[in-house]
Amino acid sequence: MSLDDRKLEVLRAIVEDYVSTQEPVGSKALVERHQLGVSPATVRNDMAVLEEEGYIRQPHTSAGRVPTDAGYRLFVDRLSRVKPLSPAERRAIERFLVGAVDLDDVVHRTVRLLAQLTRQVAVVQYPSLARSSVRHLELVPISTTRLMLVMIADTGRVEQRLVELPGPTRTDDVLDMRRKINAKLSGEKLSDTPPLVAALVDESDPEKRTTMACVASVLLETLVERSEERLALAGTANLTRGGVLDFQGSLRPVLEALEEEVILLKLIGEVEPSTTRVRIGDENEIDNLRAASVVSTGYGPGTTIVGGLGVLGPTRMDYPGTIATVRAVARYVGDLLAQN
Amino acid sequence: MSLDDRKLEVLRAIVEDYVSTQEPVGSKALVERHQLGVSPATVRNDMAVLEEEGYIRQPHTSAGRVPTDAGYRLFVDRLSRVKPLSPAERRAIERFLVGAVDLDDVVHRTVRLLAQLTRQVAVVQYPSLARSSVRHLELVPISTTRLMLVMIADTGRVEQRLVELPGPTRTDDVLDMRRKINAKLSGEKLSDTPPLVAALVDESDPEKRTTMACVASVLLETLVERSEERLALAGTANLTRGGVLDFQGSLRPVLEALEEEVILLKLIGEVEPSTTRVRIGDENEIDNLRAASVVSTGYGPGTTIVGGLGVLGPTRMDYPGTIATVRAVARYVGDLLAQN
DNA sequence: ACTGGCACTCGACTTTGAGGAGTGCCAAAA
DNA sequence: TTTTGGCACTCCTCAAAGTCGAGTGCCAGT
Repeated sequence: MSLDDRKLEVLRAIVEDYVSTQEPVGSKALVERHQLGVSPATVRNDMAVLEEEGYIRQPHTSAGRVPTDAGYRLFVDRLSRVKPLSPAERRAIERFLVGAVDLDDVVHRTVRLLAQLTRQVAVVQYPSLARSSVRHLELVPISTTRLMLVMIADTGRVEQRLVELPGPTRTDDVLDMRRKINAKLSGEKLSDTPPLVAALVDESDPEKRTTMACVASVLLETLVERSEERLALAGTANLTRGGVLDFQGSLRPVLEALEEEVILLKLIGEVEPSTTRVRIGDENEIDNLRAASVVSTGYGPGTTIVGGLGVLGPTRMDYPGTIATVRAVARYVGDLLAQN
Repeated sequence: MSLDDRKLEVLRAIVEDYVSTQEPVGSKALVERHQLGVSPATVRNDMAVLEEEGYIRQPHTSAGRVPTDAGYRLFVDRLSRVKPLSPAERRAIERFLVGAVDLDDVVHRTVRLLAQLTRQVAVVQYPSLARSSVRHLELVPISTTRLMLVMIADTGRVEQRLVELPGPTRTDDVLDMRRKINAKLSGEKLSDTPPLVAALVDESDPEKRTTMACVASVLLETLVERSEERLALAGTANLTRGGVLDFQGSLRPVLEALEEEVILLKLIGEVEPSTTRVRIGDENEIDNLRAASVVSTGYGPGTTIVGGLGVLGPTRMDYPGTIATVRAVARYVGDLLAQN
């Protein structure tokens, strides 16, 4: 309803000012800092409407206005202009990510970079196994009754699991298993493997079947079903910027949430292709994060997505800047992965 | 000098009371809560001496006394009685650690356990490669010019590195290299490998030498020299207990320090055998942690030490309890490792 | 539809004062 | 020589009261 252009402009101004000053913004200050071309009184009327509509609120009578979650939402959806990255930022990204040798290395550098650029808490998910393909599987005999199963995925992830064999097994048999397994599974998407693995067991010689079954069960249970997600976190110290004001005075719940991998995965996993998702305050399903906002997106080589990354900060955050940075970093990381 | 038994007793009482109440403790409260058998006036005199000696101080005139770092030090060194773990705690430890399948699993469970029991920030170092022996080395061909070098250590650690070969290499040659490498290095302490690796290169056939040199250099550089340390962290949310009082009101520097792996390694690595190390406040070399204390110890199967673990909290912490817990957990983890 | 004016609200900050916990010191007792 | 009771003093904490000023809402006038 009654939200004409000027009112939206006022809302934008409030958000921008509040984000940068961290203080409730009043009508007088607004007209001074922005060229609105109207008097404070007019702005006050607009503010009254905006408050009525639930986009801003007053911390107390006779204080300036502060955006509500709904206000930020509107701002993000309709009002924020894309903020291009500064050349310095671009350079920082390149400098930071060039020279990564390892998947681990890439992930760690990325998460630190994100934390540093956005000055917020950054989270990066390792490429999800569920979205990876098998590049190679290796069986390493540790003893006569123990194997190390090493899986190398096309995304660069390497996972290993110990397999306890039912009885002593000869090296030749192990090599044979390895050959068969690779013939069957190499290049397959991990999510497609269950029937193939089952077939593998069925096709085994009877006397070797129990052994193969052991390997198969480890493979399925730990790598496919409980598809081990890993992630990296950085920048928790950034939570303390902005003093006691953000996060309604208590970092506690936020820090607690950040310790739960499951929660973090919920936040930055579950990404639709090429979207940047912004969850503002109450939109977060996790109660501990009701005072926080999360900006997340997917990344991967080309247009595919193999994992998610994002940042978490106070609702009072620089959304345009953060969104731009998250996107840019995700793209760079994707390119990096594509090079392999 | 003039620190007779009663003065020490007074100091102990002050530390204990302050740790539990978080409030400066006065002479009157002291004689009431502890059976000191003397009057408040006497205690006051003792306190004056203790203050003179630098073991306690007054936040302001006409407030009670608070222990100084030196006071805690004296307390830890001479006054604290060993506090046996409660049966509940013992049970918690066992319940928590039983059922760990993996080294990763062990480390993660341990760090969470420590954080939970001590209600502090916990850090656990993975078994150090430098203190491990090679159990097996595997070379997995990824393409004709790329290998994945997988090292399995006796401590359970598994590390993998990508090796770029100088030119296409046949599978047979790879297998041959693998055989030779294992023959030479299996069972050797990682720190003893450099000369052996050098010999390996020297003994290679001339035409295979450059290939072997590639593998050797990756092995040496990334696994031995820059001996990759890993660690796990948990319980950062515990920093927020005790309100703004601990850490002189700002978590910032502490959180920053906790993000630096190097710093954490400094804290919990560097352990002499079977000692529990306690660093109190200013004794920490890292400026950001001048308001914190660290209790750390080494762990490993039997009496050997393969890594460190510990907790970090405010100087005002329950030293006897924390020390007991850290030790107990370290022993349990050691036993667990010994079982493999 | 916008503006200037004005009364009003209410938090932030300062001042004042009472209350009280705790100290330091001293002279007397043990 | 050590301990103790007494006492004056310090200074923090808390509450009450008052001032200041930013910011509002409303209204009448353009």
